[in-house]
Amino acid sequence: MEKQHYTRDDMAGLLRGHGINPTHQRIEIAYALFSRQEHLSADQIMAIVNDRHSETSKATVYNTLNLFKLHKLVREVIVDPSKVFYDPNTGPHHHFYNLQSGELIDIDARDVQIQGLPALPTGMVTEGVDVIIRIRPQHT
Amino acid sequence: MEKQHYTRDDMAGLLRGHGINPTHQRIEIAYALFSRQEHLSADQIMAIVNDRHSETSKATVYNTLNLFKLHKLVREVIVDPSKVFYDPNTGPHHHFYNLQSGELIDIDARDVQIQGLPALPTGMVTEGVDVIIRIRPQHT
DNA sequence: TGATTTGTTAGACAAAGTCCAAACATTGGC
DNA sequence: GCCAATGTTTGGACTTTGTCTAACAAATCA
Repeated sequence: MEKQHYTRDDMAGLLRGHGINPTHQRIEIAYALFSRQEHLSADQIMAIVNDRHSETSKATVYNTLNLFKLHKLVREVIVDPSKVFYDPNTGPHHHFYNLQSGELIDIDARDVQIQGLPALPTGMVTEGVDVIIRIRPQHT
Repeated sequence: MEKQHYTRDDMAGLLRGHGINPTHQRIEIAYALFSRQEHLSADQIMAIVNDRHSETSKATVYNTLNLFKLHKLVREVIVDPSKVFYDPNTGPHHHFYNLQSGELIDIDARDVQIQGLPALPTGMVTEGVDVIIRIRPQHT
């Protein structure tokens, strides 16, 4: 487990460490993700950030998440055709995806080996490997 | 490799074999997928089916693909947040996903072993395992 | 035949995400 | 302090994927 209690100041440092200018909105969005360590959709992030008084526009939420993605601060998780999840865990890991509840559970990739994969097409390079195990309650 | 040259009559039989009433539209949609053995989006399927004279509505394309999915005649492949691909190969397999071209390449799952996965959460059952290897041309 | 079920359709609708020009900081130079 | 330059945010229009609905058509069956 990593550090558990992040402050907004930690976020500013984190952003700077990734070459991102830490504005108020960016700090709030980062804080939403990192303080919960959960997989959130853009929608959910917007709801969290604008909980009390509306502060941050839709455009900024999307801009910021794309910026974070570009700087490898968060990762996109694509498991549901209807929405993308953003994952503050950028270490190598895979996912259980609970089809009933929509919940995502991390699987540390260091424990997992995948064998017997064919060679990559020539001239190609691996950008990332996603393993998604879709699960559901027994006896549905 | 499987049988290569499907006819529309083959499609009617295939549909019946899966408990689906083979209507004209359903046969055309199945034929689009199975005769090419490619991963197609709903959009692409609609374009193929309506190539000459418009025959099939958007609603029918989506209805039909969902019906096929329900009867395990095709499989959804979720790799791109912007669209779902439909895959006529329902055998166990994984995918290379070319991030640059959007192309999907099948990987036979019989050759692949995955080790070191943690136990499923209690009361849960595996519905499917997707491995997606995102690739791109070297030296971009 | 009429009644019921099954399929198809156009078009309205919804939701996720992008785009853009205008407005708004924030910074550094003077 | 003022000014420009740069970077950021914003609302709203827009696009795209997909769903829904109500009407219509075709087949089934009694």
